[in-house]
Amino acid sequence: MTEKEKVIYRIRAFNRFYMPKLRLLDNHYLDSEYTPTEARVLFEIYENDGCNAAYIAKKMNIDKSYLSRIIRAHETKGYLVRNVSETDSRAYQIHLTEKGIAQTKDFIKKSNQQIENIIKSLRKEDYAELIKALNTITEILEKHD
Amino acid sequence: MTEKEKVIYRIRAFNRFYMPKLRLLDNHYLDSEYTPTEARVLFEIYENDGCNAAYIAKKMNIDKSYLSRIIRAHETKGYLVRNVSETDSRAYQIHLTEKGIAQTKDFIKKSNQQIENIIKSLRKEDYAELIKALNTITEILEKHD
DNA sequence: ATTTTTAGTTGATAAAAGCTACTATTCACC
DNA sequence: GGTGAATAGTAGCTTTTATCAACTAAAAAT
Repeated sequence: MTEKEKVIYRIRAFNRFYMPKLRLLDNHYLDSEYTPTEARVLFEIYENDGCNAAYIAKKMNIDKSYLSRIIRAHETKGYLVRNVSETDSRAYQIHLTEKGIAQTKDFIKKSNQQIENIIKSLRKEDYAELIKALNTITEILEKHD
Repeated sequence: MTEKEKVIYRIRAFNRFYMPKLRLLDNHYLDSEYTPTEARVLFEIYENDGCNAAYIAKKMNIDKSYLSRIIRAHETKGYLVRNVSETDSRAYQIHLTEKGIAQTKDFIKKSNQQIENIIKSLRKEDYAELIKALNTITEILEKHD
């Protein structure tokens, strides 16, 4: 095994361990009534207030008609509003409502709690080491783009 | 922000970066004709020759009827065979065929290539650091169970 | 011996995702 | 400035994925 092969092997082993551990494979986001896709749509708008559907579809790599339905469902639920863009009358600027923001924050809270449950028994030193390791991986992999 | 909150925040930030980077969010495993679920079923049998459906359903946390259909589809495709267990005549021991093994190995190869594409431009030092960081995270998170 | 649990299947259905075609703009560019 | 190509979004339809409830047969529990 070359060095490179070792890295690849370790990354795959890491994924097999990490994803189920963090429950990143479930079909329902944090046991909520929402799919990961629906939840991610809210997150995208939360982090990108005023974006349009095309932006989300491209970023999430999902079908635009499917996304159109998800957005409408969120709108019906009162999670978001859409205003025709002033610069492009085909597009809508999407904004979360108070209710949508509250829902998204609730997702974040539940996600935090779930992670806390995993790390709560760790010692202080582990915290620091963990952060360092996460940052290391991010920094190294960011070099590729 | 307490130390613990910082860790939680960093883990979530890491997930947002890492999952799309490694394309762990797609509905098709590595652009194949198989869903991640179908692929994982093959992997489970590959790594656990002779296991039964109940084992897989429990490990993957999926509905047993759904799994039953997936297994039958894999069987129809010639990827696996089932023998009635000698110790429990309700259960089947599942084995991959040569074809199933070849398919699984092809998944592994494609996954390796995809990861290689991400890390190929890195330097030797990065490799070592990456492996160390992956191991650190695994070791620390393994403490919880 | 009887009840309860477990392994797996089937049928029906719901939910998620995708494809094609369409309207209405906007953009490119001659 | 007019024409064709590209883009934003929606609608209809279909396929795929996932779930639920009911069932058989065998094993385990009491």
